[in-house]
Amino acid sequence: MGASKKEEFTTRQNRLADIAKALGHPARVAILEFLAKSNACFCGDIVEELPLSQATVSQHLAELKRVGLINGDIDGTKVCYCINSKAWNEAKEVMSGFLTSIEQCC
Amino acid sequence: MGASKKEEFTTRQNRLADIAKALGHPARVAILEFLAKSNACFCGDIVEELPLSQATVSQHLAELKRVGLINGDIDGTKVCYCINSKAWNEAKEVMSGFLTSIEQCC
DNA sequence: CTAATTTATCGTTTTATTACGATAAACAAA
DNA sequence: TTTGTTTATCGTAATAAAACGATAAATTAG
Repeated sequence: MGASKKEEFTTRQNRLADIAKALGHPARVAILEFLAKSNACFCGDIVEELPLSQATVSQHLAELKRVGLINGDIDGTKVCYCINSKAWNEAKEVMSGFLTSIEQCC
Repeated sequence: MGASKKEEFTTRQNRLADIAKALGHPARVAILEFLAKSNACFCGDIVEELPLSQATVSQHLAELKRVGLINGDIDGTKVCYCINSKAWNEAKEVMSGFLTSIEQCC
């Protein structure tokens, strides 16, 4: 792949792309929707809900956490996941700012 | 990778993820912003604008075209790209619908 | 203390993405 | 017709992503 050229773009463009990338898999979309519906829930509940193995779900959760969109609070052996409202609001702003900035056409 | 499990999710979840994936690279964000600023422009103009090779830019344009977000009209040897307003409006709806549907938290 | 539960991580495989030089295809210009 | 311009595609290499079984780590229950 040659080196990644991400440094060549603005911080905002990279942040937007990073958020979008995190939303770029149906499993992660489903996880976020499930969390929103449940308000908060244990990792195991998500694993039950999705047609994917525990390891794979854990991987998707890690990706959402990496971008900051969710929190995981340890509670005994379990981990309770929920949406990070602060980050989610930021994502909403960045995303809808971008979406509405693109207008007009030929 | 084992087989992709995308069929296990809803059409809407897949469409949303597909759009997000297309926005998931800063070069493609930059392309869309440049197209919006320019209204429409030739492939060569985009290549000049971005810090990437002609081949790579062409590949990114193909990805945006695949999702339907842009059109490419052939004009002699050149190709004039512009945002597909219809698809963009759909993307806006799908995205902001999703963004606002995720609320509340712990 | 031991056993069970829950989740993350490791190791691995398959597939996709990103990047680019080289080349082909299509057209314009000379 | 030949030459130059423009863009897509091919070939290829490096990296990342997706998926899962197996295992480790942490904690709770017995």
